[in-house]
Amino acid sequence: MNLKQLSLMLDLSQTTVSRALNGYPEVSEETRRRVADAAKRHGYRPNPSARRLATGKAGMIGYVMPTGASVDIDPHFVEFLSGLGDYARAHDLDLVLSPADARDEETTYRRIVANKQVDAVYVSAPCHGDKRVALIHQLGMPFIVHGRSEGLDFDYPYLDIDNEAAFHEATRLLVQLGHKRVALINGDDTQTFAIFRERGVRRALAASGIALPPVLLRSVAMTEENGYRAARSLLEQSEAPTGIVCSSLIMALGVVRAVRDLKLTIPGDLSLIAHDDVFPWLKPENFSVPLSTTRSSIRAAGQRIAERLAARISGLETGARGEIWPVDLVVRGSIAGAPV
Amino acid sequence: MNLKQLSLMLDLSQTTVSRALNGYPEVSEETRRRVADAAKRHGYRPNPSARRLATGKAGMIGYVMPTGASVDIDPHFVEFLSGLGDYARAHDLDLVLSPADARDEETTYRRIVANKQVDAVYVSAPCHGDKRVALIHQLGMPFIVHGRSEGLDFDYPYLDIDNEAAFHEATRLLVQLGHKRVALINGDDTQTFAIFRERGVRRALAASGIALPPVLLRSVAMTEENGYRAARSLLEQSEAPTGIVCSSLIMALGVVRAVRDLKLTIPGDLSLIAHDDVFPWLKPENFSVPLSTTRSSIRAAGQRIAERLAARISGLETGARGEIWPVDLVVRGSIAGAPV
DNA sequence: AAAAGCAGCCAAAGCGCTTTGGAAGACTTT
DNA sequence: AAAGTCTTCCAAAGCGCTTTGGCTGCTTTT
Repeated sequence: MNLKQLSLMLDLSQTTVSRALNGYPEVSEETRRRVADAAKRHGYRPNPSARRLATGKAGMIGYVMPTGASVDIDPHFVEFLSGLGDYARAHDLDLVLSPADARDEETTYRRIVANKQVDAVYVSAPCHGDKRVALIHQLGMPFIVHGRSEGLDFDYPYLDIDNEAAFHEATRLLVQLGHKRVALINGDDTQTFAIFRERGVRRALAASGIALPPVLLRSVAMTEENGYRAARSLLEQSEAPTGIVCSSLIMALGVVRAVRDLKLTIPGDLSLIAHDDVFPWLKPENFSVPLSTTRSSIRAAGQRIAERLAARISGLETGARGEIWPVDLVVRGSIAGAPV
Repeated sequence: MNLKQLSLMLDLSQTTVSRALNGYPEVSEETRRRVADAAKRHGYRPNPSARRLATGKAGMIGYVMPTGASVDIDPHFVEFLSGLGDYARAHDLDLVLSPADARDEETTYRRIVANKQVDAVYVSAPCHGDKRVALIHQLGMPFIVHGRSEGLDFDYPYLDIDNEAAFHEATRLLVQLGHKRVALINGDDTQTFAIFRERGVRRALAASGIALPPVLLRSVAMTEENGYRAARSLLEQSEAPTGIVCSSLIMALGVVRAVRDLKLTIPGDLSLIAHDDVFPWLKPENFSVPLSTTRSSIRAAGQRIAERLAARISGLETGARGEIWPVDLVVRGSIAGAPV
């Protein structure tokens, strides 16, 4: 069933039927109703390819997915997708993942813009002065950044959590508990979130005149193994930390294993706080010693980003609004006063 | 730059340019070269919307993504995506995720088929007599199932790993080590993979005249917490198992925690083997006691499925070929002879 | 030398929708 | 009663591509 058939059947022009269906004013209410009825009865659905060709609107939101043999997609991504999908479903938006060579995402961004394959894109895991953000801003396609990029000479819309405040709070709590040597096991420090987290830790320590020396800082890809290695090397040095703030639950698994291997205990010898993006399959309260966390649902972020992207597509949202979500600090058994 | 401009510039008709670019025979070699040169020089890329409208081919592969507040996307999905993306990138295929209400995926399947939004779809995590497989087969769109569905009255193309053989081997090894009470902590048993795994375990046990009583079988969503609960309840019963075969690494984390809570040891009191889909961020060799696994890269499966989907789209692959991959059994420290 | 075949090109007709630029009729205004 | 103003509809022109059905001029066959 296409427009032509439907209009023939109603004895109206395609113009009128199209307008009736798309809510244009120059159609009488009665006609509109007739058309709507017939469309529903016959299950008419406008062909998206045709509509896209005519309007340039795709009804899809895009994501350029870096790929490559040595590129690992962040496991958080699937939770984010769940949230995005939740919202997108309700608004008939599809999501198109355009795989790109991780070393050259620009070509792909240019392609999807030139081809108008999507109406908006979302950009994740930005780094300092992120090239992608600059590019897509310049190309003039609606977008939202999940996270933030610093060092760009323009404003842009984003959704981020308050990483700095979260890690500031976590660290401050450790300091208040008497910890003098607090280490940070961070994610890849080319990414902005890691920079903010480090900043939060430093600021909290500095407030009590404590420094964060390089020997107490690790910045690594967030795997269990790296968490283990980082913790082990931290704890084996002479001035071992008594508190660790850790950027992910998965790394925290490694930290716990290292602690156990070294015959230490949590929280007796080491207090541990990690950031939790809220996975359904790994929960901090279920760690052998329940893990204190800074918590923020990445799934909720996905929903919100979908919502804002939809708003930008329909012109309801414009400008460069940045949205920063507070992060919960959830205290559980993994922290205690510093050992004497 | 569109076809018209390009053809004007070359002083050729759109027909000829189009044909030259698409490798049709009725164009002289010289002309073809001229056209190809000009196209490359001016960075001409055919508009996909227009092409789609004209041909009905979308250049995309689809996935209907179940969503809903209580629906969790499998964390394996992102690894699978990595693999799919790897291949898709090299072949200019995009992937479109169509979010669907988990309780009504049919509508979405019908929509993407009716609209020709994608050239092929892939279906994951099939259950017995899977409705989606039946539907999409009937709708006549190319597809490949990742996994298998039993109880359908037609053949279809799929890629699966040999779950039954894998769990058969794992169990057989335990039996050979003298274990008489072997438990299975399985995934959701509405899914075919879980059925096959159970079958493998039963068959291996039966070969030595051992049964798998209901008290030694758990079938749960694959989270750390469920792994813990299952293991704990198994180990606390009077006739506790001395060996456990477990359907995922994440559940195995929970099993290990339960063992520790109960002051038992691996492999002294309990031998443990789990299935490993190969995550970059959690490796069985890094478990406190290195974990024996049945291993199969889900990422490789993603690549292969993309490859086969591409082949089906271009008509290179037809028919209902099922492909079953063998699974490696990797022995590490987590198994030993049964305690006496 | 006429007929046939072929290589190489083109004009034009779609694909199914949106949107522009009227036009007809009814209703007001002067 | 003539002129203007809405309201409601329509024909036709795109959007950028593919594909059908020729047409031309040249080579080969009979």
